[in-house]
Amino acid sequence: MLSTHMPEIRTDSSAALHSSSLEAGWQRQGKLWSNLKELCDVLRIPSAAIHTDEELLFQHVQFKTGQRIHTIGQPFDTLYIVHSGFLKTVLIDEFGNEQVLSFPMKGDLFGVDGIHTKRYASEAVALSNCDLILLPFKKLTALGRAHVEFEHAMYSVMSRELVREQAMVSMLGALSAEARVARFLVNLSERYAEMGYSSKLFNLRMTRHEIGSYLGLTLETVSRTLSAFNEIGLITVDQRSIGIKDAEALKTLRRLPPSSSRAKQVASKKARPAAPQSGEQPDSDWGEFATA
Amino acid sequence: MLSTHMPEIRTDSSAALHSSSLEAGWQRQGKLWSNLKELCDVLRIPSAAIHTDEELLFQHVQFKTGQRIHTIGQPFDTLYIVHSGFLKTVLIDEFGNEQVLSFPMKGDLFGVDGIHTKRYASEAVALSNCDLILLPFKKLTALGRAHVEFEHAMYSVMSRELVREQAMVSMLGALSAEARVARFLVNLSERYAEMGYSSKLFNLRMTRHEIGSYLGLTLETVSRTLSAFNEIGLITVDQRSIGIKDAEALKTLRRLPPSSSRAKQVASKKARPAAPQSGEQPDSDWGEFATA
DNA sequence: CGGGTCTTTGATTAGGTTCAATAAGAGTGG
DNA sequence: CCACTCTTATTGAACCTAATCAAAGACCCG
Repeated sequence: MLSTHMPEIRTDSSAALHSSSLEAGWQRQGKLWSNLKELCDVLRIPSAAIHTDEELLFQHVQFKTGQRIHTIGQPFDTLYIVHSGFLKTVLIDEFGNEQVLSFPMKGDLFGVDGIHTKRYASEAVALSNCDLILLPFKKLTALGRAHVEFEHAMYSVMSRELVREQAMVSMLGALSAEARVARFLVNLSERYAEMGYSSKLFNLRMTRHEIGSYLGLTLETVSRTLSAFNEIGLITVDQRSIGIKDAEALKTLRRLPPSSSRAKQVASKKARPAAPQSGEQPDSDWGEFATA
Repeated sequence: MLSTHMPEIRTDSSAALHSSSLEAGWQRQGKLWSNLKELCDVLRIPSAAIHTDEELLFQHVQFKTGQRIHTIGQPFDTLYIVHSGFLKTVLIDEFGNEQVLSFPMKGDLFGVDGIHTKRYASEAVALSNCDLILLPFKKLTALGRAHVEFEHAMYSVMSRELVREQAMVSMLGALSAEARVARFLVNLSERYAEMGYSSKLFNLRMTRHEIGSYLGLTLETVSRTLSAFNEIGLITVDQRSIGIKDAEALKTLRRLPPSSSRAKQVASKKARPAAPQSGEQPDSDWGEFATA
C-alpha cells in the first residue's frame, strides 16, 4: 500500500496550489471555487449568520488516489476541507512504519496539527480521488476577525477534532479488539449515512492494514474479527464490501467489564451526585464512548 | 481513588467562580488576578507583541486536592490554564470506569473539549492543590479580535493539544508496555525540567492506576514495569518517588520492530523523495514519536 | 497472463491481564 | 500515640487475547 505503486506523487503541492493561473489542468473533475456559505455547509457549520452576499472565494484542488496532500515537516500554511473523497492522515515512526490517525472524509478538516509548529505534524494521503477546499490559515484568521460566528465555528471545529481524538485515545486504551472493530464499523456507517450514502452497505476505502493501524491492531486481527462478525451474522463481508446486519449489536459490543469495575461503579456513583451526565451530547459524530 | 474520600466536592463551580464579591475565602493561597502578559507567559506564548499596558485582568481560582473543576456534560463557558498544581482529565465510561486523558500541569490549557458541544466532554480533577487562571471563552474570542497575535497564539495552543493527542494515539496504537511507561517517564521528566523542578528526581502526582489508565495498561503492568526498570538500573523507584538514572535508554526504549517494518521501510523511502522530514519540530513538549 | 498487493485462515507464541495475597502508607478516631 | 481502616503498591501464578509466523487464495493492473 502506501503510495509505492502510484505513478505520480506530488510532493511539491504548495507550488502548484497557489498558482492561480495554471490550474486549468485541474478543471476536469470537481469544481474550482466555493464561497463562504458553501464552505460552512460542507463543514456542517451554521451558515445562517454569515453574510451570504460575501463573495470571498475558496479554491479547490483535486488529488488522485495515492497522492500525498502534505508531508510531515512540510511548511504549513493552509488547512484542507474535504469536499469529496476519502483520505488518511498518518504519522511515520523511525522505522518508516505508518500510524494511521484519521480517515478524513466529506466535511472533515485536516492540517490543523500544522498550526503549532508551522509545519505539518502528519502526512495526508488520498485514498480515492479527492476534491479538497483550500483554507489558507491567514484567510481563516482574517475571516474570524470579520465574522464572529465564523471564528466561533472554527474553534468549534477544532474542538470537535480534539474530542474525536479523545474518543480514539479512550478506545485504544480501554476496548477489546472486537469492540474497536465494531465501533469502527458503526462510526463509518453513521458517517456514510450523514453523507447520504447507504449506512447498511458500503465499501471500505482503506486496507485491513490501515484499519489495523488506526485501531491499534494487526491486519490479521481485523480480518479475523470481521470474519467472526460475519459468522455471528452481525455483518456480511466480502473483501472491501461491508453489509451492516445488526447495528445495535455492534454498537453495544464491548469488552467484558474489567471486573474491577463493579466496585468502582458504586463508589463513583456515590461521589458524583450532581453531574448532568445523562444529558445529551448532541451532534457528536465519530461517536464517543462515554455517551454511547 | 476518585474523590470518594474527599471531604468536600464542588460540583457547582460555576456558581462560585463568577461571584466576584465572595471570593475572599479563596485568597489564602495563590494570587487572584493575572494580566494578559502573565497569562501569555504561563502559556508559553510569545507575549512580546502584546500591549503590556493592557490592563485586562484574569481571575484565578484555587482548588484543593481531589476537587473537581468541571464534570462531563456541565455547561461550558470557560477554559482553564494551570498556573500551579497538577490535575487529571478523565472520561467516564458506561460502567463508571475512568479513562485518563491527560495530566495538565503548569502552562497547560484544558476545557477546550467543551467548545464544540457547549458542554465539557471530560472531567477535570485536581491531583494536588491547584491555582488555575480562568479564561472565559467569550473573553478569549474578544481578545483574539483585539490582538491578532493572541488569536494566533490560541489557535497554536489548541493545535499543540491536538498534536499531543495524536502522539498519545500513536503511542497507544503502536508501543509496547515498557515503551509507553518509558516515554511517560521521559515526558514527565522533561515537563518537570521546563517547570524548573529536577528532571532527575521527582514525585509522581498520580497513582499507578491513573498512569495505567492513561497509558492503556493495568496498574499491575505499570508497577511491574517500573520495578523492571529499577532492576535494570534505568530508574530508581520508591512508591511515588522516581529517580531517572538513564534518560537516554528510556528515550530509545521501543517495541522491537514489528518485523514487517523492514520491507515497508525500503518501500516508503523510495516513494518519499523530497520530504523535508528531517526538519526540526521545535518546541515540542510532551514529546512525540515521529520526531524522536 | 503474471507480479504485485491485499485478504483470509491456521498454528503457535508471548505480552499483558486477571486473580490473589501481602505489604506499605495515609488518614481517622479513640 | 497507637490501633484500625482504607487506599495504594508490589509480586506471583494462571490464563487469555492479540501478535507473530506462515501459507494459500483473491484481486488488480500493466
